[in-house]
Amino acid sequence: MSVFDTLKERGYLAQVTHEEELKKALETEQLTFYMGFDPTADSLHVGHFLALMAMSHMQKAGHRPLCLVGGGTGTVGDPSGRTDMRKMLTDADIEHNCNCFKKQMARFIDFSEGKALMINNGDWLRKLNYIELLRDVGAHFSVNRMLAAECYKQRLERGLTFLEFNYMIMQAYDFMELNRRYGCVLELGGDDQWSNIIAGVELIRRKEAKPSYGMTFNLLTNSEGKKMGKTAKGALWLDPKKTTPYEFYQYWRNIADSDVEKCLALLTFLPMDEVRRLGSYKDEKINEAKKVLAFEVTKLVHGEEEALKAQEAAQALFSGKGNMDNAPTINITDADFGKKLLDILVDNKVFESKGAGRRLIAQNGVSIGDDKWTDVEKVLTIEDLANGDMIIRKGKKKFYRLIKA
RNA sequence: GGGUAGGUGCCCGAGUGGUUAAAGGGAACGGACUGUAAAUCCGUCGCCGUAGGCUACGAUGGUUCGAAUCCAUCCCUGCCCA
Repeated sequence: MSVFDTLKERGYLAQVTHEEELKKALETEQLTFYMGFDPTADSLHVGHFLALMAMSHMQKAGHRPLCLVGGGTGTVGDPSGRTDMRKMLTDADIEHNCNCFKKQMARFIDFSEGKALMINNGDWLRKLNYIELLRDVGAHFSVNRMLAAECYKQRLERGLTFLEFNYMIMQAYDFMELNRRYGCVLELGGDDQWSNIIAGVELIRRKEAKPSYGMTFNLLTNSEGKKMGKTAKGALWLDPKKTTPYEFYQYWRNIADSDVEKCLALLTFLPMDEVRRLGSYKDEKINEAKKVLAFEVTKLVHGEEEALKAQEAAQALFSGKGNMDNAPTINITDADFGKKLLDILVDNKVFESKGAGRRLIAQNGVSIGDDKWTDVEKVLTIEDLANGDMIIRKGKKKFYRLIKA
């Protein structure tokens, strides 16, 4: 089976240029392809992970990935699908973020022996000369056509700056540059990148008189069409400091029944037979599939050891028995004894504020061990930790284990 | 630069001198029901707190017993004109 079919079967593909040609090329040649990542944060998130999975499938099929970090485009900001202008990042931020991205990508893409390359478009974009660029590239872009592009639609209603309007040109230029330097003939991206990708394909055709291709992936959405990978704290990050492996595991453990099969196909390497088998589970049994999903995804992102720990912690917490060592922990120092438990938990961000904590307690939303917490004024004493730890349960699914540091 | 419409809580959005911590909706959170699911129902949803207080409606000043609401200046955004 060709990668193209694999990607299609697993549900990655949204749109493709020249489908038949590309499919044939992917079957008969080793292509160099690229995908761009704009350094808007200091960690990749699940949306990127989805894309990296697709790239990994491609690499496994013998094609060469180029990971382009947007040291240049990041300064401009992609307006696609945005209702407001991105925050301007400083050069230092961008460099820092690019470095963070690089480290994380190495988990999913094999960069050894030149099997994949990491490239920064700042290397050429920052050197561009305005007049030259205008004459050389600008002449090939029709403003009328750009304005009609889907990616600008929303922004035309709410305001679009010239800076952001140029993003498409930068991205098209990147593709052309990669085509010249590395023989890159295929650009991948989220489906929101479609307009930008075809702009590049077209630019290469005009300037280089060569064919090139574009392929976009479906954004990771749930069965209701909403973006997945959002948590109360924002995105579901791949950086364990921003989203712990346990939280990460729990996110997938808790997804809707109707999304299990899709996620297994997109976010794990399990064979499709297995994916379909797990996805067909009904009612309570589908929890088995969710466990597999959570474990597999966590393993890919954080490694097997962390995945096992997360799994163990979840099992211990939800069943009330087993090894609690890996549960989310709050360290208690001697100075904490004698303080109000509520205050300690607020300090540790278990509650957003004392008021929020009080409300939760009043609503019977918090337990200490197996008992509902009723006394808001409770003071933490040494006896509370006499058995080694104290489990605080917030709502149904959030657990915190207090232990003496 | 000129004209004009705006800037309200996580988001959308009502409010145009006191009864407004600010309608309504969404999101989120808790409870019931369950399967660590969905749907549904109930509740909560600025901060501190017993009462009560404090901080908030782009920013800064001002008018007033009292301002999100009135005035001035400034900043930002949309639209039209140049």
